[in-house]
Order: sequence, then C-alpha cells, then structure tokens
Amino acid sequence: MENLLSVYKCLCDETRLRILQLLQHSPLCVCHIQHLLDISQVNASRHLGYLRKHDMVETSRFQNWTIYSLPQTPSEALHRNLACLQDLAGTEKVFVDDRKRLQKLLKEKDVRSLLNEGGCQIPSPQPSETKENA
Amino acid sequence: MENLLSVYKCLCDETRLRILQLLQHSPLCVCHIQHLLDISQVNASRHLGYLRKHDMVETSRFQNWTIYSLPQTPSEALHRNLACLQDLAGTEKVFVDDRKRLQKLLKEKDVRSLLNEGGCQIPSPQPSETKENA
DNA sequence: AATAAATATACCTCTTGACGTATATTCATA
DNA sequence: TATGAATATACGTCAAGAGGTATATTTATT
Repeated sequence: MENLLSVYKCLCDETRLRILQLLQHSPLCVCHIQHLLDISQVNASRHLGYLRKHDMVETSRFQNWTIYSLPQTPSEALHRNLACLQDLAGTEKVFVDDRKRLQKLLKEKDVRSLLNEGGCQIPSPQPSETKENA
Repeated sequence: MENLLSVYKCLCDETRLRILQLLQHSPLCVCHIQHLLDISQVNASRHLGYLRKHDMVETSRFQNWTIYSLPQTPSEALHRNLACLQDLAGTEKVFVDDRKRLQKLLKEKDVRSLLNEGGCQIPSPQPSETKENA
C-alpha cells in the first residue's frame, strides 16, 4: 500500500507527469528536462529528487551531469501505472508537444554522446508520430 | 490534463483508494463506507464529497441515504486507472480485507433492499476469493 | 587558481488537503 | 411535533508540498 500510494503521489503533479512521460522515451539529464519543460533548474532538480526519493527513477552520474532514468526493475505498481500513463499520454496535447521537443533534442549530437558516454541506451530516432512536423 | 491530474489526486489518498476499490464491487451509502473502513462519518462523507466534486463518483438519493457509485460513463483516464487499480488491489491486504467485509455486508437483507430500492444494481453474492473465509 | 556549467540544498511563503469537533439539514417515525 | 438516523458543511489545526531566491558542491576548462 505504501508503494502504491507513493506512485500515485508522484503522479499527481503535472510537472512530474511530464517528466515521467519523457523518461519513458529516453534517459535525460536535469538540464534537458529543465529546457524541454521550460521550467527553472531548481524546479526540475527538485521534482526529479522527489521522484528518486520515491524510487520512481534511478540516477547515474557522468562528470557534471546526473542522468535520470526509469528503474530497471520497477515495482509492479509503478510498472502498471507507467503503462497506463503511456496510453493516456497519447492524446494529451501537453505530452505530445513535449515528445516532439524531445525527438528534436535527441537528434543533437552532443546530447546523444552525453547520454551514451553516461552509459545509457538512447533510442534510435523515432518516426514523428504525426505526419507533419511543422 | 486537468482531468488526468484530477484522477491521480483522487487516487493518492489511502481512504479514497479503499473507497473506490469497494465501489468497483457495489454502490454503497456513506454509512456503509464508514463502517466498512471503520472511519468517522465526517471523514467518509468528506472523501466521498471530494470524489464527487472531481467526477469520480455519482450519487443518487433515496430517502435519507446518499448512494455513491462509479460513474456510468467515466472519463477515459478514470476508466483506465480504475482498471489498473483493480489489478493492483488483488494482492494488497488492506483491499482484500475490505472486500471480505463488503461481501459479508452485501449478504444482509436490509442492505440489499436499501440499495435495490435506491435503484442500484447490486452484485449477486460472490464466491469468496480465498477458499477459507475463517 | 579563477571561472563557468550542472546539480543540489536551505530557507521562505503560500496553497492544498486531511481530520477533529460542532452543527446544520433532511427525512421517517413514534 | 419531537426524536433519531443519515448526511453534509463550517471552522480550526496541522502537515505536505510547490515554487521562488540564494547558495553550496562538484567538475571541467581557461
């Protein structure tokens, strides 16, 4: 029950929902999140810290960057709810826009090499989910 | 997004989780919830009011009772998350115990007739989910 | 060694919400 | 009409948490 409640508490903030939705596509640094969501550094760091404290994300350190990613072995509650969120995020404009910005970001060489050197599997470029990317 | 966040906010309190899990099995009055969860009348009423305010439950009035039930046409976000909760609630002791008490309650004639006269579909007695009901 | 970048933490303020006590309100019934 | 049962609301208190500003910490670079 503790864990289940923890999951829902992590999910009941818009910023954290957006973060988690992005992390379902790729590991990311604080600065990436910060810019993708257009929020302050402190805010990004704090929400990520909150998620980490509740075991919703894992971190690895590379030089000056902290790379956040979803847990390798998430709890059942987290796993199920992330899947659920994934489904629901398909139609939500905020998420769609975030994903578009993410795809763009993941094309940048320095971003890719940072995540790579940080030991992360980053996804190959995705076909855009809507035909026009205008 | 508003609605999705609303759903998660409703789900991030243990009392409300227990209530929703019970309502997935049968419509119930405030006094039923109150006794099943062993909480105060105010507390039960307040959480149910919170759920109603956020369109997570519907109400009908019969004499002095307010019968709470899940919406006939829940939002996509609610529908999905209730299904998810249903799955996760299978193994959670608190929920298991609540359900046992509910099954017992639903065998009482006055409870059944109250819900019936209130215009509710109440489920037929369930086979107990664990073999022993001791 | 000084600087800059990336991240984290401390302190403050404000809002939300959880729960207790007390008190309406409504309806059936004695 | 007075009483009791079921429900809802008002008011107070307390804790959690969201976000801002300032500041520390670590690491690479000049």
